Amino acid sequence: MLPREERLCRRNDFSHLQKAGKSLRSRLLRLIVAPAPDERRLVGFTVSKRISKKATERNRIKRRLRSAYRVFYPQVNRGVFLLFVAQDAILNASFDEIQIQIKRLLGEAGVYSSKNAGTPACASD
RNA sequence: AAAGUGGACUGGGUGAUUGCGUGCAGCUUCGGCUGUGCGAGGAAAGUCCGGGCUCCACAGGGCAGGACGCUGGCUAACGACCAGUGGGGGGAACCCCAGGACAGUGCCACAGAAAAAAACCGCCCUAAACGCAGAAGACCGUGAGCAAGAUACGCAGCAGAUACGCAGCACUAUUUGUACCCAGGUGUGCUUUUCGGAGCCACCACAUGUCGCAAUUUCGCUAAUAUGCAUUUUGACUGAAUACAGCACACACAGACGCAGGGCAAGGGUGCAAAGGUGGUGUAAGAGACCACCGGCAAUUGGGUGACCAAUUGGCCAGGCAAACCCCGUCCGGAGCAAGGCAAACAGAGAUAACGGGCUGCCCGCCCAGGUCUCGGGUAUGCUGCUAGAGGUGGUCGGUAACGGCCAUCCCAGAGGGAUAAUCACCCACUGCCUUCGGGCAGGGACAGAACCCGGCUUAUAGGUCCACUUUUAUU
RNA sequence: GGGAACAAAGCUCAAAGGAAUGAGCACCUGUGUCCGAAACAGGCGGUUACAGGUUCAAAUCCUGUUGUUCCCA
Repeated sequence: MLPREERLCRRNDFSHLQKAGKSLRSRLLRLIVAPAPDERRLVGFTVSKRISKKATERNRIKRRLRSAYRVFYPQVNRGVFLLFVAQDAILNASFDEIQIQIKRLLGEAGVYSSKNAGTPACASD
């Protein structure tokens, strides 16, 4: 889990991102990026009811997404809002796949730089 | 051991690394940091009932509306639960159902004469019209016989055509075609449950029948034995009704039969359902008209807090549906933690004038002067409510039980885009394959995620554990 | 969090408890045409969302599930 100051909290922030953000797609995820007005670096995760009817499964996906993002976030640039939106295929994806996709999307968005910090705290094999 | 019935419990474990929310304590540069405790469920779900709590008149009256419905308990309350009563299902353990259809209205398709005071076929002619018609023996008179046939006749069947001034109708007439024409009865029997139909099986019953390397006694025939004949029992097989044209007989002017008028509701057929059932007596024919038993109803007596049960007596009793409207009894004011409270922010302009708004669908009643509408602007912010409770666990007492009293002990989630996790290793349970029966390899972890809190109900749920009981089989 | 409505042929909808139910469009076949459209004639297509109950009988009445849509804030 991430500390609270790294998370998107307001409903307004979500709707603002969906309107003004830049969208990138992969098989499992969609990443929406927008520049932040200050030095904050916030992230949010959306899993709609379309993915699964069961609340248990949606919660599980969100937890895995957060856990996967946690590995990379120290290396993400400051001053951006990020929103990850789950796609249908994520239901059966493995944790490794999710990690790779997140890393790729962050690179594509140009907000990821490996020199920001040392190695991630837990860059598992 | 197998099959089953009812109930209770459990809902993967251990460790490592990296993380999250929150209570408390300490430190702090007031941003946080450190330590320590806690961190999803039996259904947290559906929101189907019932409460607490909050606000609205501390909650009012009436109507409307809704829910419940055998009896007695239990409870804060309930549609939950416990104990009982009656009915139904099951071989049993056990399970399911539950006010009122003589307060009223309505419905019961098709079929059927009739779906609630019925009469189509049928049975009858006692009484009442001393009815009509009726001698060419009758448009098929009635009865018991004979006997060939296989539709000529009959017919409570079905379908069609034609006809009565015209049009329409038909429990009309005439005519044509066609199907069928049965020796049965009984059964907690079988064919998956119910109803109906059909078939099968078993048993019983019928006959001037037929057959037999079958048995047998009395009598008779034969010289005698066997055989045969006859008789009896038994077995096997076979057959089948009624009506009708035809023939003959009897009855019928002391009035048959028919029409009309009446009596009856036994039988037939229709249907989910047909006016208490079965058997007798009785009668012109019949009928609870009368009798016995059974079912139902009413009264009396006795038992039970009561639903109800038992006994006796009486008269002889007219369907179903209220998850149709309804009647009776009991209960229900409305809205909901996004309730509500405190703080912050916004509180500009115009119009309207007691019309209005608030506690509801309506009426009353009560309350409100920061009333309502339009345009424009702002907000969806922070804190609180927020978790110690009809609480859990253990003991004891009362009670058949649900449940209640008392004592001891424990503190057990509190988020707000919403924490309770991610990855890995080993073990455990399960599934599949291989196996040298030691094991190996692969898959892979039921349903499901708190949002103010409780009591129930309902629905989802892999696997596992335990208790009580029923039936069958085996052993002692 | 609270409240309400709906579900029937491929689609849009009828059907007062009484033949297991229709209509329009679509689809298929035929007629017709050089070919197609229109027209005409005929046909196919339904577990009335699912499960249980009440009733002689349920698309309809009652209860519970599932799905969809809408409303309040």
